[in-house]
Amino acid sequence: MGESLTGLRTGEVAQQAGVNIQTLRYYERRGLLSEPARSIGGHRLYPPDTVALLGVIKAAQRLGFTLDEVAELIDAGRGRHPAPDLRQRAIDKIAEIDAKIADLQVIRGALTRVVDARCDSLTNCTCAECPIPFLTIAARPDGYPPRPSRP
Amino acid sequence: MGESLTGLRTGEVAQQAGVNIQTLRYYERRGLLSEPARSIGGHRLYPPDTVALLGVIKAAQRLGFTLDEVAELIDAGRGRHPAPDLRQRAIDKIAEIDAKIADLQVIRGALTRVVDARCDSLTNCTCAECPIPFLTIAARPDGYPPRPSRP
DNA sequence: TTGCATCCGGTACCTGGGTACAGGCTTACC
DNA sequence: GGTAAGCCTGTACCCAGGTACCGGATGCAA
Repeated sequence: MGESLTGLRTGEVAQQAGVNIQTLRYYERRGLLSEPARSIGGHRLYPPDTVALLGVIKAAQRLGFTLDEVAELIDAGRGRHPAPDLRQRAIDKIAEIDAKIADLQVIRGALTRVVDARCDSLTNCTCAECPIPFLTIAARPDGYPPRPSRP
Repeated sequence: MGESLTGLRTGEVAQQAGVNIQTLRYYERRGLLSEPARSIGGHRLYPPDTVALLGVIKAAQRLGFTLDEVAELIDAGRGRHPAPDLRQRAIDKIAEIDAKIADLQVIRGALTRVVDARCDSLTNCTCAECPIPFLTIAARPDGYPPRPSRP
């Protein structure tokens, strides 16, 4: 066992990054991983930092970015400049990320209120209609308004 | 054109929330929307805050939560207590959200460095190998290490 | 009461992101 | 040099999250 001096093989990369071997080839097709060197016999030989890159990809995915967006993020992060509007792309991404953070913080706030506020004992909560508004807006406990008077 | 006094119809809700009508029925099957009242003839009549709820669902999805997780979040946010471990669930979700926020901030930092630091003019960047590490870790500009000396 | 826009349930299909074979070649080790 | 483990390409399949279409029933206004 050992990383050959000329690069890691698919199995090694996959195992170290915790992904399926097929996924490596899939990412290659999608352009997320650039085509690695090959051995004489045609086996892929990956540069060692591929493992870290896969970690980045997986993290970004968990945050709701699509694979295409992840590819963009990586390009941007590299400082490569295939297109001159890349800087603008990065700026846009930052705005997008800020919006995500803000949304997450709202959700966080709502959950925090649920956890440690009003209902001191959830299992024995007496407030039949906890007035917690889920996300500043939305979702009155019973959904339905005070009953319209008209047939 | 008017919202009937007894509730919004599928078309109205879908249009106001910017989702497909089929999606409403899909969410109902998935348990994200509770079954609405019906007209005599069987047409759905939604409570008006359904539109806001859909906004919440879509926002949470953009943040990388699955529909099942969104359903959980909504239950938690309502302060309902179908299961006594709901409080714990909410606590777990908060931790999860904190992790997401942290990840987003790392990515944000990397992008910020790209945008306003070293390469003052991206279109004319002279640093052939911008040493920007994409995410603290990962993705050296060229992927490959300094060339191993051994064949 | 007729006409047209909507809505109904049911089923089939689509996209994104993978995963799983099948059949054959390479590598590594004895 | 034999052989098992590992890798190759290609194709087929899977799941989540929707969308589209069908034939038929409803709603509502003129």
